[in-house]
Amino acid sequence: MMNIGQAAAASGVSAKMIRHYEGLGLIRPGARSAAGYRLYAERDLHALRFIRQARVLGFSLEQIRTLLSLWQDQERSSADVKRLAASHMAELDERIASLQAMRAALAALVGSCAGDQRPDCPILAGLAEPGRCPEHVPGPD
Amino acid sequence: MMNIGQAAAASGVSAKMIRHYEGLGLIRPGARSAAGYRLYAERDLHALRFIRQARVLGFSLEQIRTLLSLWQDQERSSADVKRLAASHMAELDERIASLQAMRAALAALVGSCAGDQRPDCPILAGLAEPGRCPEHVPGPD
DNA sequence: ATCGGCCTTGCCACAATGGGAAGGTCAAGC
DNA sequence: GCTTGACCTTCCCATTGTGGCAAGGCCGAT
Repeated sequence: MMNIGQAAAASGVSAKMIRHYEGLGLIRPGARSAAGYRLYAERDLHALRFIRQARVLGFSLEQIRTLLSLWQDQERSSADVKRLAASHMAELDERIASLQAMRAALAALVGSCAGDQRPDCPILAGLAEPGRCPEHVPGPD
Repeated sequence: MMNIGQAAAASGVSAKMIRHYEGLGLIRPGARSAAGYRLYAERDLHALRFIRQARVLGFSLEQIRTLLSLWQDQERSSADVKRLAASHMAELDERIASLQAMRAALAALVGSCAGDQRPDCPILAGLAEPGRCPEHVPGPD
């Protein structure tokens, strides 16, 4: 049985977050010492590491709530887990695509900016005139 | 001179956000009608569209504050703008890389999960045992 | 007994946006 | 003129996940 600080160090989850997860009901309230200190056993560390790893993979705490219940459910079907993970992966793909679209648009602007001491700046122009693409300089067509 | 609703429709920024940006000092408090309604002119729409476009490119409101002051500063050097944009682009790259790392780890787990009615699930195993990689099944080496 | 380090609870903060309540205003129709 | 509906105002709350701080209690070592 360890205190919250040791559990935090051993699991990689901050003490603050351990209390928060407990408040959210992700981990059981667990035992307390006579003085009211939270006490953790090896079993609790497993759950904390599970949560931490799921956070590393970008699952939301609500998704982790479901993952934890699946984890503890011996009757689960792996299809349920896979569905959740695949849906999260699809969400990651969306976020990646969205960031890449930003990056591409930004790269076009940055690439067309001289970056010298003069005030003329296609980046500002591109922000002010969202329709126009900077390197698509309108020739005499 | 238009009301906030028209300005919102014309700029693509919600009325809620227009008020918020005003509270943050991104846009000038501007004129009010006798009844206290905010009034917007064409000039304000330019600023709102500028902000919206910068948001589309993922700039934070604090970065946008700087962009707006550069935009309005005739003495700016485009180098300042480019530096800000490039730094934002680097941050986007970091976020993309982080999401892609998540996605890759998740894809490995999802790919190794049967997704049937049986409870055995490498995804849950991978979350519980962060060190182990699922398709790296330990053969008799 | 005292001091440093750990623990407790609780509140505030972030960033950006939406939701909603309670109330004032304006224009149109009757 | 009065009602009705659409719009506006301000103010508060919620989100998500994490950190910080403050006031106070506990524990071990000197």
